[in-house]
Formats: sequence, C-alpha cells, structure tokens
Amino acid sequence: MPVARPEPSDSRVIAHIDMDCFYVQVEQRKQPTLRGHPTAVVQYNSWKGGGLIAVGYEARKFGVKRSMRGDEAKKVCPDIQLVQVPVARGKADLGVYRNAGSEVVSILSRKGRCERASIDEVYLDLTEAAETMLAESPPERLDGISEEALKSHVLGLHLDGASTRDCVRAWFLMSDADHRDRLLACGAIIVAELRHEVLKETEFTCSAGIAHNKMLAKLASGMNKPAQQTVVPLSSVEKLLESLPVKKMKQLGGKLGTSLQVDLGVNTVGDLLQFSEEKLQERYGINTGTWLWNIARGICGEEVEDRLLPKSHGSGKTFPGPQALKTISSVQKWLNELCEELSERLLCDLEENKRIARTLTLHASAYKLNDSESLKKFPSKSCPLRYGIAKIQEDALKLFHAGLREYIGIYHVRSKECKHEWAITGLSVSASKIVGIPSGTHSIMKYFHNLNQTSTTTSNDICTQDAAPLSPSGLHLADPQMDTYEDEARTRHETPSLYTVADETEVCKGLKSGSESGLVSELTQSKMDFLGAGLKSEKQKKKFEKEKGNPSILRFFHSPDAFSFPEHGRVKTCQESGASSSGDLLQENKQPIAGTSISTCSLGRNDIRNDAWSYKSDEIDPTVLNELPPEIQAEVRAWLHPEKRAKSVKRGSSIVHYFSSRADL
DNA sequence: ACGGGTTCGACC
DNA sequence: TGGTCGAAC
Repeated sequence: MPVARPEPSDSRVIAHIDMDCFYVQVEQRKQPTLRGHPTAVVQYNSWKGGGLIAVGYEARKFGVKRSMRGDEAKKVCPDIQLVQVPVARGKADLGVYRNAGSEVVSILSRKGRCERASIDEVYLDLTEAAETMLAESPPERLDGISEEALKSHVLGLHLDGASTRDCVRAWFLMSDADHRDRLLACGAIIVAELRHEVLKETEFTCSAGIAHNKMLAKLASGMNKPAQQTVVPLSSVEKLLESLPVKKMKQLGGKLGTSLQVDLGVNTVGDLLQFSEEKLQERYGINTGTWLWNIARGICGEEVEDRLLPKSHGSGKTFPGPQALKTISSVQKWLNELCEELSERLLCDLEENKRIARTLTLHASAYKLNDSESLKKFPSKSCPLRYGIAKIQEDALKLFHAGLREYIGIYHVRSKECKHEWAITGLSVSASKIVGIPSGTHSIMKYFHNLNQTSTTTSNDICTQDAAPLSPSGLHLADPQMDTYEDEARTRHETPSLYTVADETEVCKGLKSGSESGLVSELTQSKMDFLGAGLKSEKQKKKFEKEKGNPSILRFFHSPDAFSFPEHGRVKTCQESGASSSGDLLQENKQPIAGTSISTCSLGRNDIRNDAWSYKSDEIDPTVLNELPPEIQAEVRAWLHPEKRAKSVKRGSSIVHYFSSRADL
C-alpha cells in the first residue's frame, strides 16, 4: 500500500504539526470554564454514555482513554466533563472542528508549502524559509532564541552536566555543525514562532516534529505532547529507528506491520535492515518493498503537497445492531439527511472556495438476515454529481437501489414484498473530484444557489422528477418503483432527454418558456443563467445585453493572472451552516477583481484566486452544442475537457492558445 | 453490538 | 474509470 517515491535530492526541512486533543480544545475554547478540568468529547449516543472520541490531558492522568464509553470514563474519573459532539439532522456534525482546523491552517500556511493532512494535522515544507534564515539571520546572530524554541526536544543530544536548556541553546548556536542540522535548527525556530502565533490567534496548543522528511517529522510530533516540539537531527535517526517498534510507524500500524512481525520476525524498524530490497519486494511487491527498505533507513521521499482544502466531502452514519435499517423508507429518510448535510457543505465550498464536485458516491454496509453469505460486501456506487439537495437525494437513492440489487442478487428481484432479508448498518454519501471554477464565471454560483433553494420544494419540480441520471459507467439508475419493470425503465433511458433545470428565477422562467421542449441541457441553462442571473435594474440589463456577445468567460482567458488555485490562497471556512450570504454576485459581469471576496466568513488575508473549471461532461448531449452560438460552443468545449485545461494551466499562458485554437469550432 | 465519522492513497 | 481495501486520526 505505501509506495516509494524518488528521493528528492534533499536536505529538506519538514515539519509536522499536530493539534493536542483537538476536539477537546475546541470545546474548551467555546466553554472556558472547562479549561483545566478533566474533559472528554463524546459522540452522540445514549448507549452507555456515548463513545469518547477525544480526551483532554487532565483526564488522561486518570486513565481515561479514547474508545472508552462515557460511563467507564466516569468510573475512573468521576469529575470528568463530557461534552457532546454537536448533532444536526440526527447525526454527529463535525463542522465546528473542521472550521477550527481551517483557522489553524490559515496561520500555518504563512511560512511555506502547507498540506492539510487531516482535520487537525498539517505538514509544512520549511526548506526555503530555513535556508533564507540561515543565510540572512542564523541563530547565532539572533538577539536571542525564543523560549519556545529553547524548549525543543532535540533527539540524540547528550545532556552532559549542563542544564537541558543550555545544551539546547548550544545546539542551536553550534556554528560548526552539519549544514543540514543547522537548517533544522532554523526550522525549529520558525516552527516555534508559528506555534506561538497559533496559540495567540486561536488559543489552541499544538505539538510539532521537525525533521528532514515527513515520516520522521510525523514520528517526532507525537513524541513530546502536549504543546512541545521535537527535532530529529540526521545523526539521531539510526538509533531512533533501531529500537522503534514497527507498529509506531505511520502505515505500519495495520496489517502490513503485523505481517512484518509475524512473517519476518521484524519487531523494530531496525530489524528491517537485515532484509535486502529484493527480498522485501519479493514479499510485498516492488513499491511497498522499496518503501520498506527506505523506511528502515529513515528515507522518505514523499513531498509536502500544496493543499489547504480537502479533496472530498462526505457524510455518513452507522446503524449498529438493532438500529440497522430494514426498510427502503428508513434508508431513504437517512439518505435524505446525509445528502442534505453534504449538499450544504458543497454549497459552502462553492461559495468560499469556488469549487465544484463532480462525483457522487454512495457507500453502505449491510448484512443479510438468515443467510449464509452474509459476509458479502455491499458495493459502492457512484454517478455524476448534480447540485441541489433534491437531486443529490434522488441520485443517492438510485445509487442505493443499484447497490442493493447487486447485493441481494438477481434471484430476489421478484416483486415488491421481498421481505427485508437485508439490513443496513451503515450509510454514507460523499462528493469527490473537486475542481475550481474560474473567477470569471462566478455567477454560476448564483445558478447553483437557486437550484439548491428551489429543489427543496420537491413536488412542483417536474423537471427534476423527470430526470434520469445518465451514468458514465452505463449503470442503470432506474427509479425505485421501476425495479421490476425493466422494459419501461429501458425505454425511458433510451429517450435522449436531458436534464432540465428547476430554476425559478425570472430570467430563467422566461428563457425556459422559449424552449418548452424540455431539451435544454443543464449547461445551456446554466449558460443562460450565467448571462442573465441577478440582473435587477434596467441599467444592468442593458449592460448584460452588451456583454452577451463577449462573455466574461472569454475575457477571463485573456486575463493574465487568471490561473491560480484556491489551494494557494487563503483558507476559507464555512462558518454557520446555511447562513450563506445572498451577497453581491453581480461582480462577475465585471472584470474579475483580484482578492475580492464575496464571502462573509473568510479567514486569513492572502488574496485568493480560483480557476480551472470543468463540469459534468457526461450529462451534456453533444448535439446540443452545435446549436449554440460559436463562441459559446467554444466555451463549452473547453468546459468539457478539464484535463486538457489542467495541463494547459501548468504550461501557463498556452491555455490561451488552446482556447483560441478551438474558438472556430 | 461497534470508537464514529471522515479522509486519503493504492491497486486492479 | 469505478470500485475495493486499508490506514489513520
């Protein structure tokens, strides 16, 4: 599973920052009286007092552990304060922690490349910052080294007689040391600063590891907690790994680690050194074998990705034992809840980060009643993601049915009173393949926004009800009630009908009446909306008319600084759920304005630009394109090929060439 | 009948 | 590519 990377010729400076019992800190900040008291965060669950998912350090002294029940925690620590995870729509809602994590990221990303590794973990590549510091103001020329930096734990530092602090200071100041160690020292000073800023600005403490690669940094960040940092000089690596149990290493905590112990008798990372690369490859495959061989030597080429935002969003819930869902309608009910949350988060991501997700995936777990093959896995299914709560809900339910049919097998497709021989113990929906949209097309957001609002009124939404998702994989997503009517389902799918749009804005109503055939692609509709959305005054309408032939998308491509991605900008979070600003969306009819934010809840202060766009090409009937005005066709075709665009982005301005070369299509 | 809910990466 | 599996927090 782990894979070896070509070692970037380096003496990089990598930091891993790990928030201390993060959920507890978030709750303690919210409710300061909890500070200093033994505290734990429990997940909603009245069963045995709920499950602990985070335990504060005061409570750990009493032996309280994660994965204890609330009741057990009370037993060993009667004074413990148990705080419940917020609940929304009948399920745990981690939004507050996600947002708190974003606060931290927006601070930590100031000094170098930053990768958000999880809700409470970050990797930083501080190589450049450390090199600059070493060249311009090395530790020995500093007035003083910060207290925080002097509290660093430096592995392998022999503490001879003098106080620990003095030894650490000496290590920081040692000018004859290995260049790479000096870089680490600079890194440690920078990290100490960053941690201090995090504390000042968020009230959260964190721990950190500073080393030459991600693996060692991660290992180190966990060695001295809470609120401390650990440095791993090159010279300390061999001894560190020699006696380190393999299970402590990231990626070796599971089956692979067990296999090393059981099959090879490898108990410590040092034990791995006996095995040749070939031997390891032979047993674990080329990639994993090489990866293991490197790990044994403290080598890890993995780069710090430049990414501040998550790659996907998901919402799920388990229904253990007796709570298992046994009817379609209960499944539908819960899917609706999950989809609602997902949709809300997608809309936030769109507003805050100008990104859209392209794939919807449904996962479920199930068991079979009175059946031998109850081990069978419920297959996950995915389809193109359509925005709007009702559409997501509808598609998720169809995906569920598709999975269920496969799960129970073709023999049971008989009739409707197939007694529930299945029970669902877990449901989750997720949205992935998230790409940015260009800043020149932000009125698209208005379109999505309207979609979402109107689609909550499901009954009069004829277009949506009519729509049958076309799946790229050829998966037949028949309506639930059509399970047994294959023929009818097929004829419906053969009709070349496209999605129409449930949009009740005045502009779109007008446009729709002109094309009542229903053969209006979502994209076309979105185009209409793009051109016309939100134009209220006559003045604006005139402006709209004028710009019609010269869409801002086109201008966008000629804008010199058009391409940069959200990941490089500030982190934004979706604060209060649903409290989306109906704010000024008209600006997209003007030139994109650098650094302009329409968000009411943005953080940080770097300017942010987002670009790269793409869409659900699977849903667009190619023949429709030919009927569009040429310049719009060109736009659409570009839209349909995000991968070409992505490449072009890398090559910089060649995107303009690509685009203009297609303008005549 | 359980640490739950997420997120990510690799493999095929 | 979609889907599965594993790992981590």
